[in-house]
Amino acid sequence: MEPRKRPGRTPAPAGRTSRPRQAEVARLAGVSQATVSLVLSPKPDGKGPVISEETRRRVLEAARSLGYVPDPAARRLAAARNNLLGVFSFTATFPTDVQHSYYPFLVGVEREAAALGYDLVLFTGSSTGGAGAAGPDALSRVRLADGCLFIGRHTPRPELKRLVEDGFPVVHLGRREELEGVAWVGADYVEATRDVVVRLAELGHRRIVLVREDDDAPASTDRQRGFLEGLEEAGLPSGPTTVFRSADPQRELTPERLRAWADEGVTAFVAEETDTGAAWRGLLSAVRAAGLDCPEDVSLALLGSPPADLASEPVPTGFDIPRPQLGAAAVRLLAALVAGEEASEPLVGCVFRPGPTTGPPRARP
Amino acid sequence: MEPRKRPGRTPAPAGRTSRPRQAEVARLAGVSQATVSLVLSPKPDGKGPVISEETRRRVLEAARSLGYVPDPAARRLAAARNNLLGVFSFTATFPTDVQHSYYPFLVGVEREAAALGYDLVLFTGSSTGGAGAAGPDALSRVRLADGCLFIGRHTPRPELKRLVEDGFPVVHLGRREELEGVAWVGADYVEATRDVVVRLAELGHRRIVLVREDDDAPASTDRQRGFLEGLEEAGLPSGPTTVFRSADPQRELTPERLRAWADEGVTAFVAEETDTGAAWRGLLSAVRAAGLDCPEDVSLALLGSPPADLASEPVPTGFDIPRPQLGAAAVRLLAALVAGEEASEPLVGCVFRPGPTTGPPRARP
DNA sequence: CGGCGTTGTTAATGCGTATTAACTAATGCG
DNA sequence: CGCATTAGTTAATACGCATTAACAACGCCG
Repeated sequence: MEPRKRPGRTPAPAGRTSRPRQAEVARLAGVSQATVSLVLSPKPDGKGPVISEETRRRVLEAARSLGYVPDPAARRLAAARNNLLGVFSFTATFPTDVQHSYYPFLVGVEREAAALGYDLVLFTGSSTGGAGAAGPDALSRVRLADGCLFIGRHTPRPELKRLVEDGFPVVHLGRREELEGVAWVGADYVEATRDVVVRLAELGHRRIVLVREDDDAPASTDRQRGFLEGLEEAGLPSGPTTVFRSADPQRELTPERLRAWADEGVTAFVAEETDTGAAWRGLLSAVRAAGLDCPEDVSLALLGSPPADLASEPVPTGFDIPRPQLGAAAVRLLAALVAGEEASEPLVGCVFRPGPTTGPPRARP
Repeated sequence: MEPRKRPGRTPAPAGRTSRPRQAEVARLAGVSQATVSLVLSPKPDGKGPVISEETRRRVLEAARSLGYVPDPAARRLAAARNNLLGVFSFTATFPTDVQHSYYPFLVGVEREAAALGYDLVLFTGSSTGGAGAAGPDALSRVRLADGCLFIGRHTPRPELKRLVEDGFPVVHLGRREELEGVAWVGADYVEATRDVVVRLAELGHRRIVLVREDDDAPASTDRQRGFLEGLEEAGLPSGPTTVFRSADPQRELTPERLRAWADEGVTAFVAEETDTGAAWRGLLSAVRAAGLDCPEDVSLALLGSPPADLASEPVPTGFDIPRPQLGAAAVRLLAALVAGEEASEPLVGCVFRPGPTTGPPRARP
């Protein structure tokens, strides 16, 4: 009787030479597929079956000559790891506008990932159109990797939460404490800002004003907290007027306002760094318009790095956000999670940056 | 007789509630796993089996209530594709120095990859240690993707050849005709340069000199060819002195040389763009040192974009290399190769950039 | 009423790798 | 020399989904 044809998927046409599989390596080496797997992915603790040196050599040689590379999907499906770390950003990772890009983070991310033996998969997140578009599937693609790094301000909470709940290793770059259970790394703005304030106090400044935008992002509130802690540490008073909060500093921060502060004895200003740099720009132009000299009349500090278009100006006193280090720290944390270890310290310190925009206050009569 | 225990992988402990599978959706909906698959991933052309509206509704409802999300690894394994495109560069993909990086290319690469539904795997040739380490295996790792994009000047020929011979889809960013069979996309320097020359001729220039470096990279020879073609098209003579080739233009391009040219009736110069911008720098400084005014005495054009540190200068006449578009074109070509289609037009046009450094020649007595 | 399409659903695969019980060959021991 | 032990390898799974031949339940027509 003719063997009945069984249903199922027809084998691939194999018209083109496809990538070699373990089966082909096995054939070439004269062993079984299982042996190939055992040779190519040895258990780290040497627990599994032992393969003779001779066989191992033959298999490795065969794999090399065929250019064998394991299929990441198959590896993952088989409940192992594939040495891939995902990077997902909700805006384009490589935007046309370099200013607002995550490029500096990626520098560190890539370096650290390579050092730890991972390759990076860039999940093309919210770029225009195509499969990368939004929808519940967009985030689920990251499960192809062993774990995923998320960068960006606007994180879709439910999907991320879902990933975390399923035990998928996730690290967010930037403080994200409101999302229960999401690991994150961030810059220690509190400490860095406090440091700046204390140094200003040490120069002799008694009255310092923080200029910030009207935004409750963690990065902003952290700076304010650090500012207030710094004042306290220096024994300076922190009245309601020490923080100037404005949705549009470039308009509302008038020269008159500035002169009034100066008359009240304010001798130093610190501005937060934001995407737009509005706080810093507003402060700079107001100082100029008021005819004040820096650092003779007032000292200015920037809590971050200046916008790129102000690169020709002298670099102000403040601190640098170690973005590459942040990226590297995030990768280390992610790798630890992937390995099933515990999370480590999430805060990365910023480094104080001396600059010509600060000095001792003018002696007042 | 006791059924003999068969070997094989023990099922996962399933200690934590794992994500629902199609099987669970099927159970809840009272259908088979196959039906779930058919409902959840319908063939776009409606070719496959038809599912009744009633069943479809039940399945969708069950999937929704369970929060079912397909496992990308399994999906990709079954589809025999993983929708990953590799990006390989022989210098670090993310160099700290943004200026000389491949960033502008990546802008286009990322956008186009997203539009086509691919994710990117980033490989770096120069990363220390780890997966990206050098050696013959380094290139082999790229096979993990469906195809790979190569960026960089120094491509290891044998390994690349090997990949191509194995039918692995490969695209090189930048002309690379000497490597048999390697697909590539590049900028059409010939056409763009000819255009610049013709426009200079239309302004009235009769004698034009090309300043280039002593390098036989395709990018250089293409510009020279376009230059000569432009002269011919404009009916201008092309003697041996129309091309000034120098290994160190900043030293060898003296003011005296420049004045000599001017005396001979040369009224316009074009310089090639290189990494260092040496040709352009040399030309600029020589013109200044010679006391010549631009564009009054001489017209200057740059065959590319000026170095970043000259950004404050007026942007010279010339053309822009559409790097993002180049990246996008490379991805499109690669995607076509992956899909088994034929290669398309590899040249991407450059756009003429008007500028203040050219004008009609001074009327000569 | 028997054969024949239609329509809807399922059983039975395959994808490539990891895992492990079981088997074989070689060695040691009494 | 017989049996237990060990080293080395393999067969037979599982992983979750997509695919497709086969099957079932219908009318419909002659």
